[in-house]
Amino acid sequence: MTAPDPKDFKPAPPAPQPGGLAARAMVRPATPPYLEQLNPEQRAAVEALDGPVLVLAGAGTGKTRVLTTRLAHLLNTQKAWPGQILSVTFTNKAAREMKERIGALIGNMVEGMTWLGTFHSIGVKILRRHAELVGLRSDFSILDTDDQIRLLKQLISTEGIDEKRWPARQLAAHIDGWKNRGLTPDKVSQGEGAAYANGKGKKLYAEYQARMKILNAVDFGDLLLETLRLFMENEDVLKEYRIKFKYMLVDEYQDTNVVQYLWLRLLAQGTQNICCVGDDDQSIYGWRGAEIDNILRFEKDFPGAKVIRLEQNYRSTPHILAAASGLISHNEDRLGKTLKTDLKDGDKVILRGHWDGDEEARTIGEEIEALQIKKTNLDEIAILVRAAFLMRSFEDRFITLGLPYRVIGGPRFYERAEIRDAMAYIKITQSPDHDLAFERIINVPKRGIGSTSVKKMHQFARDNRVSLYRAAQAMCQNGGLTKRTASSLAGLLEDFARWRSKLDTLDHTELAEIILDESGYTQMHQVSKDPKSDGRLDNLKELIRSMADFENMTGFLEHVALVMDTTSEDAEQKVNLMTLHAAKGLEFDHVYLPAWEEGLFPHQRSLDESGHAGLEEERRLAYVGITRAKKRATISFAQNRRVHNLWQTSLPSRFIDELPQENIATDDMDSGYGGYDKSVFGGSRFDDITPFSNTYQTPGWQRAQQRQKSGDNLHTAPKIIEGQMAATDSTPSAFEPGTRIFHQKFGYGEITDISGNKLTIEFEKAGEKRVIDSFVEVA
DNA sequence: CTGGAGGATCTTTTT
DNA sequence: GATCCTCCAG
Repeated sequence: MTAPDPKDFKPAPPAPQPGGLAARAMVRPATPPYLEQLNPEQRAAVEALDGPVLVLAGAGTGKTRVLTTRLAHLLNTQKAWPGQILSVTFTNKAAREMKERIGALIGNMVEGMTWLGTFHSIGVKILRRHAELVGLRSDFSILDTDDQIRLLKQLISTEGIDEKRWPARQLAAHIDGWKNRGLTPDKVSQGEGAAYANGKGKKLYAEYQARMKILNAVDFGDLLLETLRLFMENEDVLKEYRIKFKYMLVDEYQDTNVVQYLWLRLLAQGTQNICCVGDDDQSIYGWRGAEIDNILRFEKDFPGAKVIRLEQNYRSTPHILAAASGLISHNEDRLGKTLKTDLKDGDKVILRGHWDGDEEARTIGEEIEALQIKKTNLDEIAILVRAAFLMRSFEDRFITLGLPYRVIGGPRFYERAEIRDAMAYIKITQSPDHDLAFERIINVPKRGIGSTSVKKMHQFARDNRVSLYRAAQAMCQNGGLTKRTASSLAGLLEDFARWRSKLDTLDHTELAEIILDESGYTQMHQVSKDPKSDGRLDNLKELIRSMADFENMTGFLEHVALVMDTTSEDAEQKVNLMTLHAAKGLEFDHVYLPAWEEGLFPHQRSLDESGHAGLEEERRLAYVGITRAKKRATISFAQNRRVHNLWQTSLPSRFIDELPQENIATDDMDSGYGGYDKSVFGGSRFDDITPFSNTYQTPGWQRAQQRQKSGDNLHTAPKIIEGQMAATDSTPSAFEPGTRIFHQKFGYGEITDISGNKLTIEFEKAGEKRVIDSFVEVA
């Protein structure tokens, strides 16, 4: 998939009124060159400018190209100005990419496309303009997940609820779910409100919203929900935006949730010029409220909608495509598409079983090294995992091998503790009433202001209906704190006042440096013996550096709140490591898909929480994974894997069974493509086990299947079952300390400690390990 | 009251 | 392996 050549596009002549007489009279070439490069379906999707259009774009069918060309076409035919087109994407990455590619087509006219962005960033923009209509001030702050949890924890403990029993995260998840479905507290049904803490959920939600209004803050969900409320309650505002957005373009429509859907529908009822692009087979955000239904019922929502299917795949070889198609055909809820490719045969999808996760990482590492020697571009190699923790074994391996790699969407820069601390200092300097930020750093570095003092301040703040900062000020002067605490606190408040006075005069990066320096925060890390401190100091420097890209502090804070990732452009070739979710929309020559094991993939949690729908979503995730590959896909699984420092035995994923056999090569020596050499790297006991035969005869697998049949798997996994069942089981372990045992991975050993079903065993060869009791037998 | 040390419990995916 | 939480000493 390549971007259309910029020189094929002739910029539109300057500017008669769109749709005006002059525009209509203008002579244009019959077929603009950029259209000729498209296939008939793509072209139809680009040219159907007016009225509702749904483009069902299968993986690798040139979706982004259609989107960008369509935008260019809209501008070129002068149907609209850049500022009259609303184009929403799902991620910042997608928004950035689209902007770049449109820029390549239309040049700096792209700067006029002010309404291109994620739902959230567009929501903020609209909300800031009309903040007072939803009870906010226009300088409201945006809370991230961490702030959200802290705030909820406070509310929960005030309510006298045991946070142990009812975790704040759970409440946050409920609230998020409600917001995703467009439910304000008053609209949450009693039954649902009861889902948390015996019926207190609804009340807490209302309290949370009220508290946010006092703090002049919103969370991610509000950015959508409050914008929707704004439109629904203010007809004139809605009308304004209906007129403003002459054309609407929605990317990844299958990932929209109910609020986003309502929001779009409300706006689209004006001109009806809405074009949604998506692929029902790639809907992987159901857990975040995405309604695959939105795309499935588009034609009902917009009567007379044109539906265009893009089925010509330009990315993958036939075997890869067939394997992916075969897998996804096991899903029931789909619109159905048949992807075709003109590419030549290529390799079959390779399937490999491993003895354990380490061997899997080793094998993949060796193979990538072999590719590297053959001068393969490392940027074209990716390892896609189901869960982030699976990346670690690959990182370890790559570090040992000296293989350069990058983690995409890994631990986010702005989520690191030191960055959040620094940001908190900056936020307080700018808006003193930001209670959550204040609380975060009030005792970092240590100032002798402990939790008891903070509690007192909270009490005072609540009683007098002021912010924590004001409460602190008052209590410093009027007493209520110990002398020591009060003087320390007074010092801090003075610092803040001083920094604040410089806010307008001093350059924001300079001020940030002064704040970090004078607060003692930098010093705290300099003095620390923690080996990670150096890295933290580097991160702080990087923070200051990235601030320089922004005009002022306000602009920077907005960026941080919405665009959590940093775009570090590195020229060096590196292997890509990421989760399957992060991989959507990307493509690579070589794709590795490790850890296809029951319980992990499909993930047990997904099955427990969403049942059949969850399984289908997991399958779509697998489909997304395979379809990222252009030339070669390698799927693997391991029989043993360490999770939370415990060894677990796993079964191959059911998805492996669903792959069409004729497109799969189970013998890695057959591939003739740098397969690893057993004689060199040491074969494993698993090498001769093909996943289609005796693996499924293992006792564990049969047990798992029996449990599934008896419906006993609601809360336990076939895989993790062994641990979880035993953990909840009150029957004591059959083992005793001192017992000599045998374990199939580690050999003989002696039990030194027992905690529930977890055994600590001193192995003769492998040293001390913790394992689950069901994996060992008395020797 | 504060701060350090040691312990339990997790990790699916993200704006 | 990391973070959060609890407990205990000063």
